[in-house]
Amino acid sequence: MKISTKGRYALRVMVDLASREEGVYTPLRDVAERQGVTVKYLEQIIPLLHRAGYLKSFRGNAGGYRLSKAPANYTVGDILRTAEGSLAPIACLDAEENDCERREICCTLPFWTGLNKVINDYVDGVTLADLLEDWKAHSGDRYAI
Amino acid sequence: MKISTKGRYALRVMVDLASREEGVYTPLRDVAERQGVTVKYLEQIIPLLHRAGYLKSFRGNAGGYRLSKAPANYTVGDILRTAEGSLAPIACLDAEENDCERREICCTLPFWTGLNKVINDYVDGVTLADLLEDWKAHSGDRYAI
DNA sequence: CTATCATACCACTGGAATAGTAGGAATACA
DNA sequence: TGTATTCCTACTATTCCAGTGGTATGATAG
Ligand code: FES
Ligand code: FES
Repeated sequence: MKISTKGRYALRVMVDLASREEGVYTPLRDVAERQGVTVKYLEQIIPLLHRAGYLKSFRGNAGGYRLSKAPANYTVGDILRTAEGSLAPIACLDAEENDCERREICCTLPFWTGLNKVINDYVDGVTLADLLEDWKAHSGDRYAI
Repeated sequence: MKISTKGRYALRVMVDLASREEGVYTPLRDVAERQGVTVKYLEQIIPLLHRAGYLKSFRGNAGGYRLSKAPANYTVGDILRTAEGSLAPIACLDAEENDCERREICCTLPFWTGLNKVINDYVDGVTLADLLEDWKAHSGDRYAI
C-alpha cells in the first residue's frame, strides 16, 4: 500500500516547477539537484506528465520544462493518477476489462469502494497551489525549494 | 498504491470466519473453497493473523481455525496492518528508524500526512461486524459466504 | 558555417517484491 | 493404523521498481 517513487517524485517535481517564475523553462538538472534525485531518473518520470499535457518542454541549450497551467489548476489527484496509473486500493475497482467474477458476492467490495472514495476525495481536494502556499507559510525563512 | 493479496485475502478470511457459528473450528479447506483461493496459499497468509492472536487454531482431524474474539472487536485497519505491515502511503511516515532527511524541508510531507490520516481513520472505523451486517443486508437471499 | 555544449528524449538492464506452488512433518482423533 | 488437519520450509515464475547508457535536438560562440 505504498505510492511508488514515480508518484512521489512526480508530485515533488510539479511543486518544484510551480515554485519557479511562471512561463520560465527550468532544466531538469536544477530540479534534480534541489530534490536530491538523479537527472536520469527524473527523465523517466517526466514524460508521464509531459504526455498528459501538464508540462511544456523546450529542447536544446537553455531548454527545460515549465507548467502548462497555473498551479491552482492541478489537483494532486490528477498528478498522482497520471504517474501511478490508478489510486484504487484493489484492482477489482479499476472497471476496465477487469470485471472481477466475485463482484456480486464479494463481502469486502463495499469496504474497498469506500476506501477508494475517501482517498480520491482527499487527493482531488488539494491543488499544487495549496501545497505551495501551506509550505511557504509553514517553513518561513527556511523557504527554499 | 495497491493492497497486496496478503491483505485482501486476510480480510476475506476473517469475514468468512466471522460468518461461521461462534466457537466452531472451520478447516481452511472450506474457507479456501468459498473464497476461491488455494489452501496452500492461505496457509501462508493465516499465520500472520494467528501470530497476532486474532485466530485460535486446532490441529488434526476435525480441526481448523476460529476467531479469538467477537467480530465487532476487530477493526479492518488492524487486520490490514497485520497482514500488510503498514498502510502509510509513503515510507517517510513510518517513523521507526526511517527518519527521512528531507522531513524539515519537504513540500509534500503535510499532504502525505493528511492522506495517511484519512486512510487510517477510515479503516479503523469499520469492524468485521459492520462488514458482515452490511453484506447480509445487501445480498439478501443470495447470502452465502 | 561549423564546432561545441546543454538539454530533452528513447531503449535497455539488474534486482527486488509479489503471487503462487510444492513437499512433507507434526498433531489429533476415530 | 488411517485420515484430516495445521504447520514449516523451500522453490519458481512473473511483474514491478529503480537506475543507466546512448541518441537527437537546438542554441550559441568562434
Ligand atoms: S474480490 Fe473482486 S470484488 Fe471482491
Ligand atoms: S521525502 Fe521524506 S518527507 Fe518528503
